[in-house]
Amino acid sequence: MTLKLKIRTLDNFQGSLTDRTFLAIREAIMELNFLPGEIIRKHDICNTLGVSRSPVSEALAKLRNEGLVEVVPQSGTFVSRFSLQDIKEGAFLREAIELACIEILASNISEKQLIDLNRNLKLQKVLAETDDYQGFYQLDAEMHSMILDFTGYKNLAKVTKTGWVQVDRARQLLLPVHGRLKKAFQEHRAVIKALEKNDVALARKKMRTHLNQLILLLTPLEKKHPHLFENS
Amino acid sequence: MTLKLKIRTLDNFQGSLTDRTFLAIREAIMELNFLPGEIIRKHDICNTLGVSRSPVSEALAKLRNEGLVEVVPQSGTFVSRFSLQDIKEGAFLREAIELACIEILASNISEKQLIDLNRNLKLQKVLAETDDYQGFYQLDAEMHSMILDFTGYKNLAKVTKTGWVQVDRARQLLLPVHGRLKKAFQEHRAVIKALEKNDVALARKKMRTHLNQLILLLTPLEKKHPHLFENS
DNA sequence: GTAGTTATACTAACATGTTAGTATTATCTA
DNA sequence: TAGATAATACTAACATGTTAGTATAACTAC
Repeated sequence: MTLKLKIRTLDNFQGSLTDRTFLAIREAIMELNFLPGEIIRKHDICNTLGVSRSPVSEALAKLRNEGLVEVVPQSGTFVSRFSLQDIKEGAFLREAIELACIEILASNISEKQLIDLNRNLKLQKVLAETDDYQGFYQLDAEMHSMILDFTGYKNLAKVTKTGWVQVDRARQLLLPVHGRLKKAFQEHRAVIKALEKNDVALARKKMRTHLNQLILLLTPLEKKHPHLFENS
Repeated sequence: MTLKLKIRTLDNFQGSLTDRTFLAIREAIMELNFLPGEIIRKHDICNTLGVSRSPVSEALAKLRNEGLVEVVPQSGTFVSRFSLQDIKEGAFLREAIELACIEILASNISEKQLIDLNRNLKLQKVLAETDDYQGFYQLDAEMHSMILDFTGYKNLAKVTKTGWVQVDRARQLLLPVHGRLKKAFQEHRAVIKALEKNDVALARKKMRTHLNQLILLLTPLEKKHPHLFENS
């Protein structure tokens, strides 16, 4: 596949050249248009996007920070392979943070916040029933981000995103499993219901169960796509 | 104060020019040689360190990621002011992660790991009794990092560091309070003892108490040094 | 003296040239 | 043929030149 088909042009994004280059490459990596292990040729990116090496370099440096690429000094930049360990670690990190948030929220949550969460839940139900994966995951992300934002802490989203990025990328490999969305919806609902009852322990338990499900789905991927994972 | 006195030369660090420049500037910021709000002049840094603008720019980009500097496009790069909110958020993040680690460790911790922790504790006791702040904080950092590492998760240290950096920087403003080290030592010991007893709930409680102490000490700083904080 | 305007000096962002290190291939040797 | 060695083609890292945007200070009009 030619590079132009893998990566969208900069006019689809906004911000500085560096920012837009970053987003364009990031999107291509997240959608697996750049496969794990593949080399990223700065020169080609420059030509395709029509920018110089500076913004591309800075974009790659940012992606390196997120763990999406690995740069070998004086040699090359490569798309990171999946690592089940990293994925589990990302999930652990998110669990740790979300559980702590839930602990705060369970005793503090406002009426309006509960209404927002329940509105999101209602939409989830519809999309789950029509097996709309794209839409459902969007709502899923929104819901998780609500839980973080409701605490008033502003940088939590950035932190969890960093770890979660590996999970999100790996999730692209998952085939739609019939009925999974409905179960995910029910798991989400259980968390919210526990929040409504101000039951910290239950909310924690339900959130933990929910995140565990994803790991269970992701684990077999290593055997199915060994070349996309580390040490294989 | 002239710039040369604020920042150490690159031969004190190792890695690429970018890495060393990053470490040198970072150190100067953390030790408050660059004050919050102060502008960072790339040109001066280049002259002082004897490097070109490339490594300096990349270093500042990294520092921006850590929240230690703020870059205003086409205008300038400034050392971030303290924000009590950010500091509390960093503490929250660390608490969330360390509590989750402790939860794992309380049921899993090995004999060797307990020995390592207790050895650290023993040294803490000595340094606390001689009021050696520098040394004590070193051990404190080591102990917290042990707790993260013992889980086997490799990137947790990086994540907590990001949030904790603001706390560490603000801690430079704290005057030594007689008896504080001894108390900190006792708090640490309580956590480890709870771990030895595999008592998750108690370990969580003790860790929480410990981290809260620091916030209590840091909170009055905003009134004492208003010009170093945001919105003032 | 003050409000508004212009000119200047500064900055980050970006482009491009150069250097040095790495991997691969071709060549030579036993 | 197999292994060591040299040449080549790549890369990231670094240096430096250029552009465009921002703030400050000087200047003008009132």
